[in-house]
Amino acid sequence: MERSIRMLSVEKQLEIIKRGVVEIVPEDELIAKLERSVKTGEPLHIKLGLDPTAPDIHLGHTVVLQKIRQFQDLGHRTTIILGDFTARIGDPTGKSETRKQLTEEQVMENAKTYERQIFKVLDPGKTTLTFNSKWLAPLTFTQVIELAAKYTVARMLERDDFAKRFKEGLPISVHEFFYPLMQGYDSVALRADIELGGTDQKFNLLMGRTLQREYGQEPQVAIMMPIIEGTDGVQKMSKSLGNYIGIDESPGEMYGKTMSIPDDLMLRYFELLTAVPLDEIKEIAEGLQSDTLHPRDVKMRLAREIVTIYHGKDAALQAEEEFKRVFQQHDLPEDIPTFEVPEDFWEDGLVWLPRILQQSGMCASTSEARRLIQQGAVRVDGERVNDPNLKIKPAPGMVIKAGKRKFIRIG
RNA sequence: GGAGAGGUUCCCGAGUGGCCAAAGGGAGCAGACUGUAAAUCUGCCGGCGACGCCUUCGCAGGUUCGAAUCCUGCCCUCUCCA
Repeated sequence: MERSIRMLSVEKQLEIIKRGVVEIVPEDELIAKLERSVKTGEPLHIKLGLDPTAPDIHLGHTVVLQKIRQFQDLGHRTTIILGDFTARIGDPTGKSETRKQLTEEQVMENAKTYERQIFKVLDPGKTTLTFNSKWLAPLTFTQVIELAAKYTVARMLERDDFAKRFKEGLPISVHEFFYPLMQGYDSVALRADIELGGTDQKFNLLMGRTLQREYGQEPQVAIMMPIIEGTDGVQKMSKSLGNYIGIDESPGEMYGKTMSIPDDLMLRYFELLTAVPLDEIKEIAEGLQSDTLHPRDVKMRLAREIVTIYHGKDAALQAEEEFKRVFQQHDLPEDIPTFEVPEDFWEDGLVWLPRILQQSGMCASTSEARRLIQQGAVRVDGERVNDPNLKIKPAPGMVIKAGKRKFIRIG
């Protein structure tokens, strides 16, 4: 994927655009827009809205970011909207706790983090970053009413999660109706040609079309990307579910977490999270099918590809070596954090082992430490221990292992 | 404003006076096995120097030998009516 290939043919563009996509609404309008763009040399305007409440981007977000990147590489205009206005009001997610409102400072702070992170995927030179408070904040109450009048409650309740919550008797706050309206209005303000989002954004993306029409504009095309499953392979990748791979994580973490996904998920990850060409992915699929490729090796390749995107090839290879050393050969990792045993832990020249496990951060509590010991998960200098009351004499250099991947060295 | 229903441990969700630190599932963790931090099987899954003690079932009180379970008030959510 080379940058700025000036306007490929409509067919070629479509082929790239459609990779991994779940739905394009409507596809013929997309083709029409592309045709016009090729003819006039005028790039299309692609919009993506991001919520700056959670400043940690994970691979789930990158599905859509990679798609934006592809549009950039195709020579189109892209605008990332940070929904600061939305964030400042506080987005209720259906749960009882209303999400805390962010101050302007926090939003700016998050925005900076965001910027740094999204440019690991996007081309900074081709990305316009903007805040939606720019046009939402100045709206008068009258204008807001006018906006609200363009949509009905019945249609609002068509939205999946609203419908579901309404049916199940879960709370829906009135202002939640404004989120789709605000997001839709963003498209109006930007005169977007295309808006990208996850399938969960369908309603909001379509709202953009409706509102643009209402405001006399040509409606945008909605392109929906799948919501990718997290490392557990079942639920969507999300920070709160703890099944995510963050793009700021260390190469080792990224590699390991990738290795922990269920085998069934590998091909999906290849398609949505890497730039490995589709026909190559197809070959991999066939290799797996016919048992000519080992699933483990395929997954290692996947992990390598993913780490490479965010940390570079060298780091990826290094992470792989480390992984082999620790999990295949059961050797000690390269870097083991050291832990200084504080003075007051010592009693008659000995230290209670659970205390060390807990204080070094390997376990959250001594209760947990005891459990691990009882389950045979703790080793001191390679020797398994199983007495939760064990006292040891920690000598500098001694290595304590708890579970598969937690190590400390006594300093 | 009126009438009902409901708020349980990370999540979902049982439990309606002692047998409840609280069923079951999910997530998580660990062990075995292995092909990897896959899959599968098994165990663990509030805290505490711990066969006992302490804290937890929306919040605050009360009844009781004893409450997540009963009563009172409050907060929050939902449904129907207005």
